[in-house]
Amino acid sequence: MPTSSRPRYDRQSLTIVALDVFRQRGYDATSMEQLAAAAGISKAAIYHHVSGKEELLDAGLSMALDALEAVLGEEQATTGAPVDRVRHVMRRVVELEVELLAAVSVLLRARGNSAVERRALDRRRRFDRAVARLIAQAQSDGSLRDDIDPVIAARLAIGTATWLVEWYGTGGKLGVDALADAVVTMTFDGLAVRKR
Amino acid sequence: MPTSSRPRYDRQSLTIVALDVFRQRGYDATSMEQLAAAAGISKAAIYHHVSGKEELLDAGLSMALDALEAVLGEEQATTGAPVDRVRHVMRRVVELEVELLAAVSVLLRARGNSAVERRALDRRRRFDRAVARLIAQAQSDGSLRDDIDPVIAARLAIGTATWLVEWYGTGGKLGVDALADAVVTMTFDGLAVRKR
DNA sequence: ATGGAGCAACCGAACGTTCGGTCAGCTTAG
DNA sequence: CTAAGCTGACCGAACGTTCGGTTGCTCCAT
Repeated sequence: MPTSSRPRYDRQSLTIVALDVFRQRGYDATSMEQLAAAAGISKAAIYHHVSGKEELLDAGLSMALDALEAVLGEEQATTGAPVDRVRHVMRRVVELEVELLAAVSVLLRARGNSAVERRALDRRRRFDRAVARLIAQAQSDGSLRDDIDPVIAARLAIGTATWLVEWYGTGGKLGVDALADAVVTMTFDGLAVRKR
Repeated sequence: MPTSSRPRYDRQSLTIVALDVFRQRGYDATSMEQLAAAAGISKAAIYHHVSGKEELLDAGLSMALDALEAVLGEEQATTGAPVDRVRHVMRRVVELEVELLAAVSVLLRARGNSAVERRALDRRRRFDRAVARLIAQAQSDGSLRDDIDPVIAARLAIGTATWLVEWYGTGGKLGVDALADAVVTMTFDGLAVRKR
């Protein structure tokens, strides 16, 4: 069966392929040859769409960060009781992480070796701090415990959610709703059974 | 001031330097030249102690995994009520992660690109499964909630603890005991304040 | 309908640089 | 003195990128 046409990409579709390969191999361990093989085009063709490897990383990291930051602007994250806002943000983070698994996975492994990575790390820290402020508000109104520093609580909570990109999909059939439930339940109510 | 002597390394001390650089830059993004610069010796001198870059990675990953696995064999992890054993393991994991920060950080970023990394990932999965078995026991005797699958609970709990290597030490003066307390408290009791 | 022009996307070959590693010889600690 | 530890110069392979050229598709004039 002859191949009568060549695969066609644009910047966005190439970024999606790149993210999958970066997720599997790590950004630094992925060569442009490997990326080209995954896309089914030559290495040189990639440079028609992007100026270089880093532009693919930048595009992918932006996808993840744009989505996470947008959560903070949602109505349920900006109005209502602080504790409900924290819950909403946590659920949405889990949902987004499942939806943008590769992009978030690459994001959580950003190191700071380049300006692109450092910008992403800055945005991540700003996101963490915004969550910490929400948690601090919920602590102030007495709905969340205040014996854990809000910055630490935010980091632990976000870490719990974020780490799932490392194992989600590796077995079992847990849906995103059930997963978000588990994360929120453990984060807010803990694993221990209530003593009565 | 003349340098009248050259730094001297052995395999272990070189591994420690390597882990620090691997942690900062990522293993794949760390060149042997950068490693040599960090150690203050020439690149060629490294090969007197190790056969290659991967041997340094293997040594570092083994440090982390040996320590984690040893926790599972401790008396407080093998005897007593299952829920107490889970608590003990969580505390010890946090303590070890602080103590072996660079090694654990490199471990959690292992991808599977080489036999060394795949072995480490296998050992990580076995560790996770052992914790899941402990959690399942505590669920069976009613001390931990059983509406979250034990494998998922284990992954979430370990994820909470493990993620700390990404931010521990980046500000604040939280001691390891207080940190372990925060992790255990959130994992078992959650962030929400009890309703009465 | 057809063929030519134009274009975005693609190609193989080549580039300069960097990579992990090697080697003969030098240095230093015991 | 001796051997462990180290060095600068070097290696072939691979890296990300560039270059001049090709391809397949769409559009438009005839």
